[in-house]
Amino acid sequence: MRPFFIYNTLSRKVEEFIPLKPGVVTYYSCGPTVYLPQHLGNMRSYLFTDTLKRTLRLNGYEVRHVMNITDVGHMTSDQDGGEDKIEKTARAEGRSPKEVADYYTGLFIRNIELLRIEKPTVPPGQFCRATEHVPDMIALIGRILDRGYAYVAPSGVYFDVEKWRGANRMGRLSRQSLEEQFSEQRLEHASDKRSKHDFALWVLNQPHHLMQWDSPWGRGYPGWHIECSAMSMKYLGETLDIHSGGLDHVPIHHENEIAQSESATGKPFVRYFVHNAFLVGMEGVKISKSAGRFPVLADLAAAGIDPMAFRLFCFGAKYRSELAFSLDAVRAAQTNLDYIREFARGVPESIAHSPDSDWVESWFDRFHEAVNNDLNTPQALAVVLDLIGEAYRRGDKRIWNAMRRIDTVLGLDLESVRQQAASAILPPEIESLRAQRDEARKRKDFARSDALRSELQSRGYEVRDTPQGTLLHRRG
RNA sequence: GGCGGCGUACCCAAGUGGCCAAGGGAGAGGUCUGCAAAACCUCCAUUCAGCGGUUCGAAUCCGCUCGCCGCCUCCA
Repeated sequence: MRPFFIYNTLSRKVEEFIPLKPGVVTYYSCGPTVYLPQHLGNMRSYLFTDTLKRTLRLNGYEVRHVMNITDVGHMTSDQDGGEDKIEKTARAEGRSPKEVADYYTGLFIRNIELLRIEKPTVPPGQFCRATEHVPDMIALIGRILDRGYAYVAPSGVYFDVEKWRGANRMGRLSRQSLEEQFSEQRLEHASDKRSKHDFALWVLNQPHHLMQWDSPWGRGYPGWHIECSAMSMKYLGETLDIHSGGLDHVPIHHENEIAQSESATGKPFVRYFVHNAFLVGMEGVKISKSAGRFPVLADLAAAGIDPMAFRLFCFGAKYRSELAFSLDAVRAAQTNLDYIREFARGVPESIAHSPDSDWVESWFDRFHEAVNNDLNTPQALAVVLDLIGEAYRRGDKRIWNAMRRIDTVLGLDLESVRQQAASAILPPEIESLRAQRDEARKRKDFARSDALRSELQSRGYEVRDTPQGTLLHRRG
């Protein structure tokens, strides 16, 4: 078995990955808050999650993966004040919070499907909605209170950061002390918290908030961080193998998750924390929600770019590096996609189902090694393109078994592309034009054959002359 | 103010102490072709922001300078 290496934010090192339980990986990844469309930067993050899952599976692991959908708004500020983001959108759009959440959840899932990002496996094919796990959150808050790491104040139930810091290691993920984190002290809310560092587990006495639940401490709603702890531990156990999210989650969200979870269970919460870097815009500016306008998948479609091209585009950089977004860069990926698909279309049924040539195995090994090296997808992609080039050079397309295995990681659905080309039945009138063109070419009536080519192209077909006659591919 | 990251050819981007600095896109030339298309071949950074230093040897380690960015408030 080939070792799999991954960068662990906890140690700041690339480590060999070894799961707690042989053969099974428990994995929780942070999902979206559904109050705005998910932009391409978000999609890069979920694509990273998907690649990690697929690579683990390539290595023989069963991946138990949970992903949340935050459909109860937390505050626009992590502190006491601010407005609930979902409710803000709801008011602006004149809809209920549930309508807002449902709408953007649907949009999110459609984008996930377009990018062929696999859905969570626990529960099978389901995302965990925060609103459906409020009792689990309440139970977890109860455990934290029982162990003395939280207290009830009039405005809410708060996590006692000072006490936890005394007992443990707050800041071990971000490597920042609380003083460093809050050095500017911009957060000077007059509140009933014992310390300004304390964060809400449950919010009380916010009568204007639209979404409220009963709890042992009164009517209210959960704090931002608690859902991830509650849902991950409910489905995956109290110690997770892997937890991932965007780099921005390191200092606050994940730090607080660790504190909540470990104070409740007394066990390590996560063994490998993995964080992905951002997609940045043309000026090196983060494509963030607060920046206003940001590209979404539909913008790419409008530019004639396939969602699978965006997949390839993201493979072009390591997940831990910022990736500079531009339409030109994505178009380059589209060209690569066309190249790979073109090869797939040329692999006949007989070859696809017979063993690979001997020389192919070492290429697959190189791919596997690249991807196992902290998901070095740029290198892996280079191997794939080189493998296809080698197949052309040798005139030997017996590489399809390896390509199928490679595609379990790439997720481009190449086998379908191949099969569709192999079984393509042309409409009768198109077939007739094709036959006429072959006839014209035999007679060397090139004026006629060129006219027929234009005709076919205008009907959306790529026209290519081969020794076997005119070959047609539907574009797009 | 505190913490952290980045700067590799026209563009995207691997490589983090040692064969010639991956790969792709764009560009140039060529093979093939009736012409195309597809594919293949060749060319395309003596150089890794700049300046010093460590070393037998550095894009890779250290220092300084310049430039860019993220986090510290919700954010993938």
